[in-house]
Amino acid sequence: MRSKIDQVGQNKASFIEEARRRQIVEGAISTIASAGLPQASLARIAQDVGVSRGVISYHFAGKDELIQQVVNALFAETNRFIKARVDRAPDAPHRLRAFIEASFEFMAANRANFVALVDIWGSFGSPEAKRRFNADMYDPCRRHLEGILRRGQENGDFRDFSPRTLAATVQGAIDGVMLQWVFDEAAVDLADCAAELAMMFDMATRRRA
Amino acid sequence: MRSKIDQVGQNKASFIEEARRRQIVEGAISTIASAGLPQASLARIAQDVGVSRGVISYHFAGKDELIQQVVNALFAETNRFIKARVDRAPDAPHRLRAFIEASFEFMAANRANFVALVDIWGSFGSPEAKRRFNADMYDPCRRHLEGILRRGQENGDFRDFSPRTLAATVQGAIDGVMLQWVFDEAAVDLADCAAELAMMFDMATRRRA
Amino acid sequence: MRSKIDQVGQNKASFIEEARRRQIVEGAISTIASAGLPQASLARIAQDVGVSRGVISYHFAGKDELIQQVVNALFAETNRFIKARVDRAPDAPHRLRAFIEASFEFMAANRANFVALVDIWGSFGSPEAKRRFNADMYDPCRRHLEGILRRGQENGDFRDFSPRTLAATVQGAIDGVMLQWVFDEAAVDLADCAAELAMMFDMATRRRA
Amino acid sequence: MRSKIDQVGQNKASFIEEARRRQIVEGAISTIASAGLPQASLARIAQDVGVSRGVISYHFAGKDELIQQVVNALFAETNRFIKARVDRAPDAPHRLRAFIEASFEFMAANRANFVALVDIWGSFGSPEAKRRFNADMYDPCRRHLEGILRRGQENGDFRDFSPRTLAATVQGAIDGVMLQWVFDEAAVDLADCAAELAMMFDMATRRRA
DNA sequence: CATGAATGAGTCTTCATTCAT
DNA sequence: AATGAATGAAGACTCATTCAT
Repeated sequence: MRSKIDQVGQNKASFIEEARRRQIVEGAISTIASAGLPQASLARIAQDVGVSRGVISYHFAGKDELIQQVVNALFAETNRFIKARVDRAPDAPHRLRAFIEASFEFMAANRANFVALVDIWGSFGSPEAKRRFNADMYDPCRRHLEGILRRGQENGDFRDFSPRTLAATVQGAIDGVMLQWVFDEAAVDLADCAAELAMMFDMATRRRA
Repeated sequence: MRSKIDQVGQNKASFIEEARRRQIVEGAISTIASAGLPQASLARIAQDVGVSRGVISYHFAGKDELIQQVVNALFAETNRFIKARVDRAPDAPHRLRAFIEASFEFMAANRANFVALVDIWGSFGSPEAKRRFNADMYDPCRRHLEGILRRGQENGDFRDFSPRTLAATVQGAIDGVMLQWVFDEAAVDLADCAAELAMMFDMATRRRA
Repeated sequence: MRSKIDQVGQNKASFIEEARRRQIVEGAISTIASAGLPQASLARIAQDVGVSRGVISYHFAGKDELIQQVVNALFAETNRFIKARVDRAPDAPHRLRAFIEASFEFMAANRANFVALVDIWGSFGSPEAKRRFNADMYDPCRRHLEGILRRGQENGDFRDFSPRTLAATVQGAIDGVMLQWVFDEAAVDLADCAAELAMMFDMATRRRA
Repeated sequence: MRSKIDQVGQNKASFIEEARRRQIVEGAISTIASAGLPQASLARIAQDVGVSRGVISYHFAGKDELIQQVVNALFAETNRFIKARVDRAPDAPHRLRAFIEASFEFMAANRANFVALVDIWGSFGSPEAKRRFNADMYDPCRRHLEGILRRGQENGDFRDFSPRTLAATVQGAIDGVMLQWVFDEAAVDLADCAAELAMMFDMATRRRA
């Protein structure tokens, strides 16, 4: 009985804590997306969330940790969506296509996430910080793609190529189109680009008959 | 007589002025690339260039103008290099290939430029500023590509597709790979990616026999 | 019956209350001694004591009152020890010696108390606050010494001097040596200093034969 | 000619810089003395000096450096005064007396310095910082005294004792009396204490006839 | 009694910019 | 043309204190 009370108490505390953190992280994404990272001061984020200035410092060790959590949230959400789509596909070619299509679909539905992401891309001071971001965030994406491509080669669906290089290329093509779309929503047609890229990478990977 | 002296004086002044501006712009690129935009204060740039704090404010209206000049310099230099290569190619397919290969070649030879560029990418506060950057800097690149593609279609070298969408896709693929390479030089093999993309876009654009 | 219960309740409450206050005061001394007063936030003290942040505010009107209680505890404990030693001495010269020796003995056994005290010494903002601290805490010490010295003069054990000045001098010598020892335990030999001061003040107060 | 101009330029620059630093350091001493270290924010110091908030940050790396410079100034000025007096004395006993008397004389003439010093005494967070302060500031004082005492022993003017311990005792007695006087100017008679201590240490060090 | 989330005032610090020399 | 001292706004962060649970 006692353990139950304690548990409830702890869960409640954790729950409130987690809810606040999520709320602040989402508010930060929204503020960054609408005002730009340089203008997204803790004061402004707090104001947008509707809490006092000190709350953020209370829940996060500092601005660095908040941004880190934003990045984590951004990638986690995207990856979860893509993975679900990819896992539903029957074979490697379809999985590759699902990866590309899901990426663009998620973009279209979550513009603020990517606007914020582009701002954060350029905010890492040192080369070392850039490297760490790449290792923590981009490597898993590339490895996911690499796995799809490699298994496709093993099954004989794909021709011979460097899975590593093609993974970087697929991810790069998606990100690069996204970048232009972030700068101006009207500059590129997301659906057309998705279709074009899906077709191109399909052609480029399939074994010649 | 007097006007001549004045002219000489002005020309000399203009020359010195221009030289100083170029020197500062190049120093800014170098500082941004090595320390990151957030750490690249005017004081630090001035220190790296080896001039006093006030010189930058003397030659530029403000930090915004300096960054704008940096962006201009970055794109101008890149575009000049690519254009020279493209113009030497005999037909549309070769011009497209030249565009891609020249892009990667220039990257490899001017890493600091692109590290700085990625930092600046994320520094535009408002959506409006992002849009303007896109219109001023990216649109010309896409239009250049679009022209190559459209003429290729007119000549019958290329199949039917949306030149606009494919231009965005080509540029996107180049930028996206560049981004990963900026984060970590060792993360991607630039030459392999260049070859892969050149081949893919060649296949994707050519008219089916 | 009821009153009895209430009384018991109150006594128990008072007892718990007092225990908590003592616990917090002692925790504060320890935290101040190890981290320094500037770093000894209520949050940190609470953490070191092992209670929640709000408990201190619950039991003390504010940080000022807590520090005041710390000062009280510091002086009370020290004075109790010294007084017990002094009262055991047979005559004025022995009482003076006992005062000095007990002071150093208590120091050696309660280092944290004095490290904390030195930090608090310097934390009184206004001249008025300094004066009040002196009146409340140092005056009693000097008066204790003054009484010893004056009675020694009345008994003919001591030569003629200003008891007030000598009291300040004795207390000063003790505190000044303590200060150096607080800064660096290895900087001074407490026992040697105690012996030296005891001897010196003995010589300086005794009536010339 | 050119070198002269340059030299003048540099000297002037250095001179202005040094003057400002001195001005700020003296302002800081005055503010600390009147308001207490905890209330002596950079904003308040700047206001008292009559300059803008940013000037202090411009001339000092941070508050820590400012306080360090205050400490340096405090000790340098005091030591210079004492040393001049001591050096004029003919032999060791007179030098010891000069040390004590000069200390008290300087105190009386520079109250703010010592009020500030007592506040700073307690502001060193970690034991390590306290140790460093002791090593940098107090050790030279004690070594000065130690030298006087040791040479007095070698000349046969002083009896046998530990110069190190007696140095700590002399310095301690001076500081401890000073402390009480800092808390309340009326609490101790500086001149009387000086005379008493000078006499006592004279008696305590002299060789018995 | 106790908790800890929330507050907002206050502090240090950085920085673009101005201006007298 | 260049300097660098000075400014003041804006930022992140700390902390004593309050209060609903």
